[in-house]
Amino acid sequence: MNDDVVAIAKDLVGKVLFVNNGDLIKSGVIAETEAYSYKERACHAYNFRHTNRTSTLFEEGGKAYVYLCYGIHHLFNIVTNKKDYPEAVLIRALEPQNGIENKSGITSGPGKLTRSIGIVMQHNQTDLTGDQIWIEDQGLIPHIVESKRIGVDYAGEDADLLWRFSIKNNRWVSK
DNA sequence: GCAATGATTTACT
DNA sequence: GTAAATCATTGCC
Repeated sequence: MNDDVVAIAKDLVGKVLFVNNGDLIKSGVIAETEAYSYKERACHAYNFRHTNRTSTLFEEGGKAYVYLCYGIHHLFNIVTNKKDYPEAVLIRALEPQNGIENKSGITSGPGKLTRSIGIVMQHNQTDLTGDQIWIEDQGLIPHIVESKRIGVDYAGEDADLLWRFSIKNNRWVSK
């Protein structure tokens, strides 16, 4: 694993995510990601803030970090760095492939996509090399677009970070 | 133990 | 565009 979380976030776009829920295997192409690092203020583990919730982020890279946000929404992250270096890639959008209802809009958002693909808290700390959740490289070469964070029109220090990556002209990317 | 907060979503002006 | 909903987690008393 590379220790550059931004490079990994970019690399993950276009890869295929598989989730095995018992008999049903769901899959989708990763359409939008965002990098999070302990150096970034927005990260839960900012400045090595080690809490019970963020403990997964401090684990070895290659694990799933599922976090319940606002009491309602499950957010799915992939831990990327070494132990004790909390960095992760947030999966923000997914293009449905197999096993997912092909309704429009159900995966266009970090909270909604997890519900669509069936990711729950149970998948927290799941090893991505196991048989529950894993990533496959299907050789797709998407047109990746770098972008700033949403809602930051006024140029700030953090606003200039192009840490969001998405597939160009993909309908599943969140607004 | 209790008040404040948030990697969002949805609805409303 | 802005605001409110909603609840587990966090931080402070």
